[in-house]
Amino acid sequence: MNLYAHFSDRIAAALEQLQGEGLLLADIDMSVVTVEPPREAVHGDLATNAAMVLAKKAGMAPRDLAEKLSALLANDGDVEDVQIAGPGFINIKLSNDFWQQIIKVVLKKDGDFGRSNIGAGEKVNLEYVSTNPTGPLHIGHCRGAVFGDALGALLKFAGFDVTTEYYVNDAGAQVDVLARSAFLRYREALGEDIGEIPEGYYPGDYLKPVGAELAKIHGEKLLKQEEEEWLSPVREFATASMLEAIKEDLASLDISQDVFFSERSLIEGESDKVALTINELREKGLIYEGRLPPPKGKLPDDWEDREQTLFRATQFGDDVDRALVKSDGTYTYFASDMAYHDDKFKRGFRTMIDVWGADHGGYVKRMQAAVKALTGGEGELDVKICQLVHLFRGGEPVKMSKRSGEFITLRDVVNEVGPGPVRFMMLYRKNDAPLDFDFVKVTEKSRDNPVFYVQYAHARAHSVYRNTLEVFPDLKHDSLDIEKLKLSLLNSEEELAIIKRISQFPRLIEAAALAHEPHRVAFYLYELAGDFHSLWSRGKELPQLRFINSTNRDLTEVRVALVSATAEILASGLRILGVQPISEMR
RNA sequence: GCACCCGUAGCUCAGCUGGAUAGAGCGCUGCCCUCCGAAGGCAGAGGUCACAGGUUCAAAUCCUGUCGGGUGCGCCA
Repeated sequence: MNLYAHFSDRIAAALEQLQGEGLLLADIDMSVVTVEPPREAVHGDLATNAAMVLAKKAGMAPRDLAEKLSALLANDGDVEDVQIAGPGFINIKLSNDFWQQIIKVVLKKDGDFGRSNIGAGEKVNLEYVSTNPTGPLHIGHCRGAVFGDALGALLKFAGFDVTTEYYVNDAGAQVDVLARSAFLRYREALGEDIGEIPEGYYPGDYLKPVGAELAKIHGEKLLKQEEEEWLSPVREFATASMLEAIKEDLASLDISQDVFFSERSLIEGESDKVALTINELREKGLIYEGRLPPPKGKLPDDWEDREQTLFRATQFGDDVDRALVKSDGTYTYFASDMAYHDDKFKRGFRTMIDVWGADHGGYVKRMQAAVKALTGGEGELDVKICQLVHLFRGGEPVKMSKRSGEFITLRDVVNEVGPGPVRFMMLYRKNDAPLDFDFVKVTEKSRDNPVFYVQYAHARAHSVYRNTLEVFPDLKHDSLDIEKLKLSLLNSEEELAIIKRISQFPRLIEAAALAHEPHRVAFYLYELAGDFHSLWSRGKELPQLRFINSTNRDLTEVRVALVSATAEILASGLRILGVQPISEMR
């Protein structure tokens, strides 16, 4: 539990006491009461709006209620001072002793400080990447991959039971195109001059090894076959190869997902799950045969006004009803996706999160409508849209040409700057805002580069450990006698400031997890690193603030404890982001 | 045309789901090392939170409208 929730309980208890004394007439609605750190430190450590939001129902003036409440809160042993301010804020200042004890808590938790059970073991399905298995991942996919992975780690840290998942789109026309493209490369591998790759085929060189493998396996056998004969085995081989390559790409960023769910498996198993899903909806009266108005914007060449099988998406907030069956009798992508989400729900996931690229924004409403319809409102789908990544090199935009198949791959980026900087930078922005990624900047050693700045703080902490051993050879940061620390020695303004920042970590984790916003962790780490660098530099000006004091072992010990607590939070946060903390700058 | 997202300092962006005097980095101004804690730190200037209404004790945050930018619109995936 975070300390704000903790004090919220104490305030509730105080309110009940007032109620018992007949001072409060109305029911106490704690849901509107907030307990937060005030924006201005001069206002104290905690602020609550309790008096303001409850005064009206209690038939009292906010400040009068605040008087009563603050008198009770002042009795709390951890509270040093209570002030009433403005329209009725109650500002609480906690004792130094309370803050100092936090260090003990952090060290005892041994890396688990901030771990929460706010998720209460709730099952969450988190789907991300899910790109067509038709080629290597490029930089755009990278963001969604990192985002999804970090969100998963964050949710786990907050006590959710997370299953991460990749939906493999191995059933549409695009995998037939892949198969034909691979077949070209197969002919090439057998010595044929295939010339330019024609329009409508995937041109990338990455299919050459696939063609070579096919040649090795099949020899010239496939050349004699008709397409309908070779298409299926080639498709299967090519998609499997691509999926393996994608998994390797993800592994280079230390990402591995729990489940790879094949779209084809929905219709190829012993039962047609898409048909079952459609039937279910039909029984609920949500399917009908009808016509749709032509799409706005530019009209497709092959637009045809025909009667088709439609889902009543408009009943669930979508703009138009959605088609489920194509004119050739096969299912639309949406129909399969409905069956897939239906399957997720039936596997016990009430909370589902999908991470999509910016180009799928228009798909959100219909999928949410589908989930509402399929689950009778019990399932909830949150869709996180990751906006575009703009690549720069030293401030100059990096040009990409999709037509030639020469795009910047995820691998290119990871190989150049390393997985840590890629991951951190992909998370150092809200998911729904576009992001600039500069190859030069992310490897720069300056405060302007948050990855470096946070890593440097962590490395500096380890540098303190090393230097401590030179003065006190047996003073090890990881084997401190926690109970015997003289914590009251941590009484400078700077030291207390960093302890207060550390104590915010649990609340931050909970808020970030509930909002599905891992970027908050990255920003927090940057701030904590700033506090630490600042404290470090104070030791330069004021030698009495240095971490290591060769004539005072107790003081050194307790400061090493503070450094250690800070480093643990930094490491903990970095691990959630999937960035390996480093203990030495090279 | 419609939907979704966005609009906060010169630039790039946070802003803890409605709280108090709106923050950070870069850039700008001034300061702190001159082997061992500067890959850094301190201070300052810089804002009608796009605009107009509304809800509220309280709005950058919620609602409506307008303007501007991005993304998308299909029986594609």
